[in-house]
Amino acid sequence: MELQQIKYFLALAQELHFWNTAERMFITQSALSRQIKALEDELGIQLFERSKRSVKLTEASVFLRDQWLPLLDEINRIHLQARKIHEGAFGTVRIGYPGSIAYSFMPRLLTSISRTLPELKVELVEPTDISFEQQLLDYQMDIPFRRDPAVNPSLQSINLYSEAFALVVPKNHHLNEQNFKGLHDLKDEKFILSNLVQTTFYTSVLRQVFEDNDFSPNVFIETDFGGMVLGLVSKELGVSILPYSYSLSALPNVRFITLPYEVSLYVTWRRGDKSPVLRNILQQVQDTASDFMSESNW
Amino acid sequence: MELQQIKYFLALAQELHFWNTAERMFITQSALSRQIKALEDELGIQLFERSKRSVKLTEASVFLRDQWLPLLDEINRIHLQARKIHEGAFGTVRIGYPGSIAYSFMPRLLTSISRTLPELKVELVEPTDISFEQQLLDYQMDIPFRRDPAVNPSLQSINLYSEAFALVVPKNHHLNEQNFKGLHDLKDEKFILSNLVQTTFYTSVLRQVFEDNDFSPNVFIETDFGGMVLGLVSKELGVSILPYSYSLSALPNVRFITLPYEVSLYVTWRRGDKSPVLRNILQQVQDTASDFMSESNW
DNA sequence: TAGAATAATTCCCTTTTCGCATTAATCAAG
DNA sequence: CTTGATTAATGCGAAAAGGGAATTATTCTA
Repeated sequence: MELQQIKYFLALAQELHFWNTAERMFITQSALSRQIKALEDELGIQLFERSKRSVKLTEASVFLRDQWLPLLDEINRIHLQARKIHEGAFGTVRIGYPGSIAYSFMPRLLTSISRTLPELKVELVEPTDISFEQQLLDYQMDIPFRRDPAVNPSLQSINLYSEAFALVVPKNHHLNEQNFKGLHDLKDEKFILSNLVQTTFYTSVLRQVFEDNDFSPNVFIETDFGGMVLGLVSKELGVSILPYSYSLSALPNVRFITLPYEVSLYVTWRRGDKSPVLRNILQQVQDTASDFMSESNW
Repeated sequence: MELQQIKYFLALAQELHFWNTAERMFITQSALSRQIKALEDELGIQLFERSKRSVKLTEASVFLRDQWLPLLDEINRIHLQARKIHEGAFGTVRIGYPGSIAYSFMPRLLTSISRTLPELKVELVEPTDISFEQQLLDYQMDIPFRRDPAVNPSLQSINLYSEAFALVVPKNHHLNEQNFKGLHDLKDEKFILSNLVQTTFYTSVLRQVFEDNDFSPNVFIETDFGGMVLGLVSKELGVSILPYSYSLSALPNVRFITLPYEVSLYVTWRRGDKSPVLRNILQQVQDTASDFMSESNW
């Protein structure tokens, strides 16, 4: 029993006429006649009551028609779905990311993914105390974004972009790109920062900034939410240090002053992972990253 | 895409080894290799990651395996079911019957059917005012049992058996097979009968009995339920006339006296009805009827 | 009664599939 | 590093299946 025979059967069950059906199936009447007979023999079921003048369905063939027709649709549906998986347009990808890109790079990436691969399900994995490398190797995560590359040799990373940190002050602040000499001028300013005791690479750079300038910042408000930081700075409640990319948020009342510190963003995946979804997502990531860099003129 | 290819794929997806799979499918490794390749080409999907040392499933092929496997089972199930329909072992048959056989022939027939064709659904069609021939032609009924054969030429009937009517009296009644001369002796007896004004052939014979004997029976109790009639006669509440086959019910306190009147039982069907269920049921009907006749010694 | 319609059958050719042998690539062991 | 074992792909000829044209046989219609 082959699918082609079933297709012939269904066509004949609809037309109830060997010649017309044969024509429709692009074969001759004799070929059709023999295929149907072969199917009947194999199934051990009479499918049609033929006379020289008419072709009728039997009870069994009415049943088979009603059962097989949706089955062929199903096979088709499965094929299409499998193609989508093959093309990486369907499936699930779990993305891990640091808080510092939650309002800059990530929204861009997610927009790009949802436009290009609308049937792809994206799960955003919140940071846990399990190392991201372990999560990746355990298939609990597929592509983490990190501030440093993976060490494990069975993982592979690329640097997406680097960007400077910037001092963020209100527009009416006495410091600007021209008169800015160093952070030590800000010893007595109120700072709005994320929690510096976090163990992320991002905060370790921040801590380094203050160590290099020999003072501990007077942290007035503590928040990881970059958008919130900007809002508070624009309301003149303090100053902050953020990746320069936040300047794209275009809040009117803040000024960004570039600092001589940089952070990079790396994307990591399992080396040799052939997943079509991964292939597509990495493409999207790199496209988005290069757009992101070219739009900013750092 | 043919079912055989899918079967090859599923076997390979399980074994993940071309040689072993080829052996299991009774073909050579080369044939298998090319069939898989042909399937991949047609689907436009890579199904296996091959190296010279290993064969691995891809994401798409894992999906196809999981989808196709139950589908093949389904195809098998459909085939088996269709065979049952072809063999007349599965389906529905609507049987119409007169009240007079409800407690003699019908139980036997239904027992026989449920034993021989357990998956067959039997619907018992109650008599309505629509003519049985019409119901039959309208496919509201498949095989009616009647006391007379069909007239319509597109229907076909056969006589299953004929049986005598019998006078039914309590054991202590003064009449018996020897001293019984005629019904006119029963002018003043109380009768337990079905409603004589019904238009069935069965009751028309009953009416004829009394016409021939020039009296109207004194109907004390009226019921169509033969078992009830027998019970009442055995309790000496009256006498009755029933088909002789009721004597098989073996109620101890009743005596059957054969009368010179007969009724036949006919079964009718649509001429040229090729339904496998009908074929089987008619076989059962005739077997049951001949058993029924040989067990009684009328 | 002749002719039209139509499914089955026959004969023959083309295409597909298969098996055998070989090739090429990879891995393991010495 | 070399050799041998393993194993999927490939080339080629043979076998099988599928398909086409013509014919046959039957049934219905005019």
